[in-house]
Amino acid sequence: MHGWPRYRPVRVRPSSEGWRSRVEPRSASPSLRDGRGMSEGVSTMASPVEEHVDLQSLPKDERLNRMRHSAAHVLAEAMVELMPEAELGIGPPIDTGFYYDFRLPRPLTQEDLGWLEERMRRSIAGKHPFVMSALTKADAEQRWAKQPFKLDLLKDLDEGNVTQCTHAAFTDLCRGGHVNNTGEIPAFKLMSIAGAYWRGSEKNPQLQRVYGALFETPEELAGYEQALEDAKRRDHRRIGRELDLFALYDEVGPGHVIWLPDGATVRRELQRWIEDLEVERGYQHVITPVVAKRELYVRSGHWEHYKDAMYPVMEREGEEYCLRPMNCPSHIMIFADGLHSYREMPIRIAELGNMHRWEKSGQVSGMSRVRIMTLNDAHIFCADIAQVEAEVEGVLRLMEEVYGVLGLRKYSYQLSLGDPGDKEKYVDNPPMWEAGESLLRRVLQRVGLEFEEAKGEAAFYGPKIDVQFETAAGKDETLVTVQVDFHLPNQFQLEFVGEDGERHQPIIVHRGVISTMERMVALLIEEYEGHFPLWLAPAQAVVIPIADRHVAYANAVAAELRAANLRVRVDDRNERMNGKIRDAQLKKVPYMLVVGDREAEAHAAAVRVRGGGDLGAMPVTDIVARLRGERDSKALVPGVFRER
RNA sequence: GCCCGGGUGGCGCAACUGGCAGCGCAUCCGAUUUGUAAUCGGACGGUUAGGGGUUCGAGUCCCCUCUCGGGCUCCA
Repeated sequence: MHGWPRYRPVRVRPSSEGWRSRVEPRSASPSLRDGRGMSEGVSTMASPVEEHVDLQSLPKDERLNRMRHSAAHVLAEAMVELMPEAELGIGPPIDTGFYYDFRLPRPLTQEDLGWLEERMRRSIAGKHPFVMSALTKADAEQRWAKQPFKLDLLKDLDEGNVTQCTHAAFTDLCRGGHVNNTGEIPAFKLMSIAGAYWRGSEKNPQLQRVYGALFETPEELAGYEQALEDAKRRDHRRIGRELDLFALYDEVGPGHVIWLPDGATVRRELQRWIEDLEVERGYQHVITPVVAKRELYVRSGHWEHYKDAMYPVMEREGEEYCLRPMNCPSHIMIFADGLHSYREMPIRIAELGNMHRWEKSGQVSGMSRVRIMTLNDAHIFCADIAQVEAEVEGVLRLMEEVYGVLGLRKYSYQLSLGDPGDKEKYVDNPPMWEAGESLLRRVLQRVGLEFEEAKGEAAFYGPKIDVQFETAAGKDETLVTVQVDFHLPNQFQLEFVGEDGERHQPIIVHRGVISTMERMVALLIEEYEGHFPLWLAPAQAVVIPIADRHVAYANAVAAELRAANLRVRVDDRNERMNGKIRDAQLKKVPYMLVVGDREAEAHAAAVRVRGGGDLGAMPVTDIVARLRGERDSKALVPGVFRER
């Protein structure tokens, strides 16, 4: 275990709501990150520090962190009893509880978890005080001689800054931040076992991580477990199957999404909409091939920086071809073909095309992480920095409009910066990075968007603005990015003729708005829990004839709606009306139009809104008007039409 | 890619220590003709992910592969 890279703290973004499993960011709270410990009674060499703490006077965050961190110690205490050979990693609080990493002689089982939890409860019942003490680095090294991970942590600690924490018979190298005694550890539950690399690097050994949930009251803990259940209900993989939106087949391959008719309808509506918005804003849509010569990607730099994430090269007749992982090079070819004047700029080239990326097997998931995806992409060729700023601003405003219409709530902006120290990952050109980064920061501020900055998260060729969102499961994913690119224009020696008659190099803005169709639809499924607003709903209404003799009239009603381009189905199965309503509800169809003798007589239908609510009989022409209004305004809530 | 846990009709699940692969829903057929969340009856449907091994006998035990899930890592 030599040559471990420096530990890089897990990057954290404040979560809008909900829970996420992550290391707590607050530096005010003592994290275990560089303290830790072991299990052999209190050292006589150590001198006590830290006094009694009044938990109730602390802010809730701080209080919880102490409880969670303390629970992690108790977990380690139990583990050392279960397996004395256990090597201890770290055990920090996270915002749903805590975890502790161990290297163990055998894999943990579910039964172990039960045993550990019982053992923890016994320790808690014992009300053992947590006692902090200081010791010298030399003493610590001696004491943790058999704990390689503790020694590794110790390397980063300065003399005079080494402390440990003891409760009962257990001692852990630790920076501090505990409750007074184990009795102050409230409601908790051991949740799961996972693998985790030491210090978060896959070059290091992999440890076994035990996750625990911990809240101040049993009610809050139960609430958390309930929220996990609810999240499962909203999972796009589940709803996608239930509503026949998309499918994934082993035979077709992981991450290769099959869009079923109803999912394809949602996608088509989104696609038409975004393309129209782009056309209104001066984008020109193109169509370029999904395969290009390898040489093209060598020149763009993708081959060097990205080939591991590309499908294997195809070779025929001595030529090498690649499935494109992105389409910037193709769009650049379009720009490079012919000489452009500054008068034409900016030139906005857009495409909804398939990209192919060899995502590693362990990270393909549903429709949100796939290998073949349709990207809402565009490249804006700008003449100068002022133009770049204006274009980035335009993109941000378009995003705000689009996400507003879709009703997205859990998204946030992030300014992703490069890392001058990392020459492998990033193109080496400090002034270029500096220019791009300050520009993006400026525009974000001007548009008035809140954002976070994240070092080391940029694209290989430049800084970017990422739009992050939170999945139902509470995980963070990137929706789209906006990038300022000085690199590719240089690689391809792009130029245009300026006002001065001289040749100049353009700057490219890469941008997405709707993300990939796969990821966006996955997000929308979860956001709406499958209840798409009318304009996106695969079936916008179901006509339900009460008895066989009403089927003809039901078809007539449906035809009237279809004449207004509404998507209508007629449920003419030999079922009872109640059964048909139930099925329509389960399929989350926005409107149910029940027709029987009375309605046929009055050229009407009894309207039922998805989710319950019988609106009574309405004339068919009124129904058509209502649904059109709701569709055309892209209303998020039935009957509440949005001003456009 | 790595760690752990799974894979049984279309979907959701069952089958004690190895001993005849079952149930619900869906589908299909028939009966019923219905007023706001499940009408009744019947039938069809599985080489237990794939391959190999142990055994008189494998859904069950062992090995390999594929694949899914939870994490970790990665993510233009």
